This record gives sequence, C-alpha cells and structure tokens, in this order.
Amino acid sequence: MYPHEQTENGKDLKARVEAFKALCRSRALRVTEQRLEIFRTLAQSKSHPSAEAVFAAVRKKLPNISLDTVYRTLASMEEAGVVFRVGLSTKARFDADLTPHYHFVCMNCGEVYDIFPAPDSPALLVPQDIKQFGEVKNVNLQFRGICHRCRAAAGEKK
Amino acid sequence: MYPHEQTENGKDLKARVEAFKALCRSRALRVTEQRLEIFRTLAQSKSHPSAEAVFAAVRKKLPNISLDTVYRTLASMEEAGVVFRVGLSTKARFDADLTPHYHFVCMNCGEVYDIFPAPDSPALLVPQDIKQFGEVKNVNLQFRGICHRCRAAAGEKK
DNA sequence: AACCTTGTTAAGAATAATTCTTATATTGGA
DNA sequence: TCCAATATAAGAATTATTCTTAACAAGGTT
Repeated sequence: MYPHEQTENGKDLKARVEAFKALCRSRALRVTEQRLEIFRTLAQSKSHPSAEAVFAAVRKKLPNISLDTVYRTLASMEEAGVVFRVGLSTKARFDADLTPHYHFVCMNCGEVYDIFPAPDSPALLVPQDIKQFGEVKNVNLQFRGICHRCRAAAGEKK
Repeated sequence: MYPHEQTENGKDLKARVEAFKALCRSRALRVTEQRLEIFRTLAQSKSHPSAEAVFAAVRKKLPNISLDTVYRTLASMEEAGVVFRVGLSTKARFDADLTPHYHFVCMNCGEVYDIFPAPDSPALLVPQDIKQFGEVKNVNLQFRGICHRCRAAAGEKK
C-alpha cells in the first residue's frame, strides 16, 4: 500500500477545501481564513512553492498575513498529512558511503538510519523517464516517520 | 546501473584517501590538509554528520580550520561525487498533490519536476525492513542532477 | 446573542544554517 | 625558487526558520 493514498486530488477545489475543513475539525484545528487560503493556494499550485512563495501568493488575498503564520500552517498541514514537504527540513547531513542505500529519517529528532537494500532490489534504479528532465547525478530515497526512541519518549510524557 | 557505484568503500582508509587525492588532482582541486582531514573524518563516520559535526571533529586535528572551509569543501566533494548529501540543501518546498510520485530536483537552480510512476511501479512502496527503525509517515524519492535548461545555460557561457 | 476559553495570529526580534568578503597563505606548475 | 592561481581563516552578512508577546477570533457554553 502506498504511504499517502490518492483520495483528495481528484476532486475539485471546493470539495478539497471542504475535506480540509473536516480534517481540521477532526483534529481540533480551528478553521481560520489564513489556513483556508494557504490550503487553497497550495492545492492549486503545481510548482512546489516554498513558504516564501506561498506567503507572496496568500498575501494577495490576505494582505496582513505574516510569514510566520505560513510556516506554522505548513508545518501543521504536513503533520496532518495534507501536504508533503519536498526534501528535508533540518540541516544538511553528509554520507561518504556511496554504496547504494537509503535512509529512514526521524521527523522528530532528525536521526538518520541506513537501510541497505537487497542486491537485486529495484529501489534505487534510475527510471528511464527521468531523462526528459535532465542528467541524474544521484538518488535520494528517504522514508520519514517517527523512530522508536521518539515514540517511546512521547508515550512516557503522558 | 546504479547512479553511484560502490568502488571505494570496500577499501581501507589509506587507500580511500589515496583515491581521493587522485580524484582531486584529476579535477585540478588542490590537495590541502583541510580537504584530506575532512575526507578522512567523513570516510570514517557512520553517523551522517552535519557540517557543524564535521567541523567539530576536524578541529581536533586542525584547530584553526573555519566552518566556512568545511561547508565549501563538503560542497565541492558533493560536486565531485565523493560524498552524498542527505536531503535537500535548499529551502523547504511543499506539494499538496499526495498522489504517489517522485521528483527530479535540479542541483543548480533548485527547480522541482514531478514524475508519476506507472501504476504498477514498486518505486514508492515501503519496504518491510524499515519497520525496525520506526513508523513511516511518508516517502521522499528524489533524483538529483542538472536540468536541461541549466545544462544549456552552462554551455552557452563557454 | 453575548460570553468565555483557548487556540491562533501579526509583528518583529531572535536564532540557526549557510554563504560572502577580504586579506593572507599555500599548492603545484614554470 | 618563484609565480600565478586557488584555498584559507576570520568574521560579517545573508537567508531560512522559529520564538516571544500581546492582541484577536473560533467555536462551544450560557
């Protein structure tokens, strides 16, 4: 099964916004104009905008919105699984092991774990249809989630 | 074929350093103590260190090295294909399309291109062996390289 | 409909990560 | 050894992101 299933993207914007509102309510997140406008902007965009770009777009509708609100909202939307963050948010990390492998990255503590696929695994092969965009220099496959240690730590707090 | 083949990691440190020196010479990069020490540090590390962490480690050998040198060197090593950068270096970007897909990211201009795999593609499946690390929330598969536009622009300059 | 409670926001300061500037030092070829 | 070009240290500057605080507003309660 895919980790984030296609359920909303086929609907029209109005329906997606309604679904977003419902999701907010189910999570006790207040339905604010700012959240709605940020969601609308992102749902209509095809350019993987940065927080700054979302800010610029939303500002046309809500001139007083702050950049911080955009950051906060995008983070909560990611948390809620409504948007996907391309790449890593934390600081850059480096690896001198060039053996083909991938990573599990903890979204909470930032820890990076190595995973070496079986030799016959197709996971890291470069698909042919990428050549239309440019020359591939490397592959970055990461699975992001919460590591066992953070999960356990979160449980203790309650 | 894998994009970054396993050629050096099986060798011992001394051999890897020699190979690194040879690579530097072949690219007209000077072989400096700083570069060597940064390479040694990274080659021996298994923790995907950040630039700051590399800096701290290298400092023990070269107390006067600057953080900027570490950043510059890591960038040139990435460029040379000696190290791999985990995640993206640029600012965060967001995507509200949750249909399973992956990205081609231009290492030069930062542009992000969508690639939708064939419905039966195994590319974005979560392997079972990841569960040992934690709970996966999402998958980030990106191919990084130079897009055709940047390639063309670089060609014109010459 | 007015009233709370609590989450949310704007504004701008603060922080963190990375890059730039400049003068000095070093590499590697002549 | 000398020279030209590249690399470096130091610290300032920039960029991205987060925090602080006081005002505000959503949505449940009366």
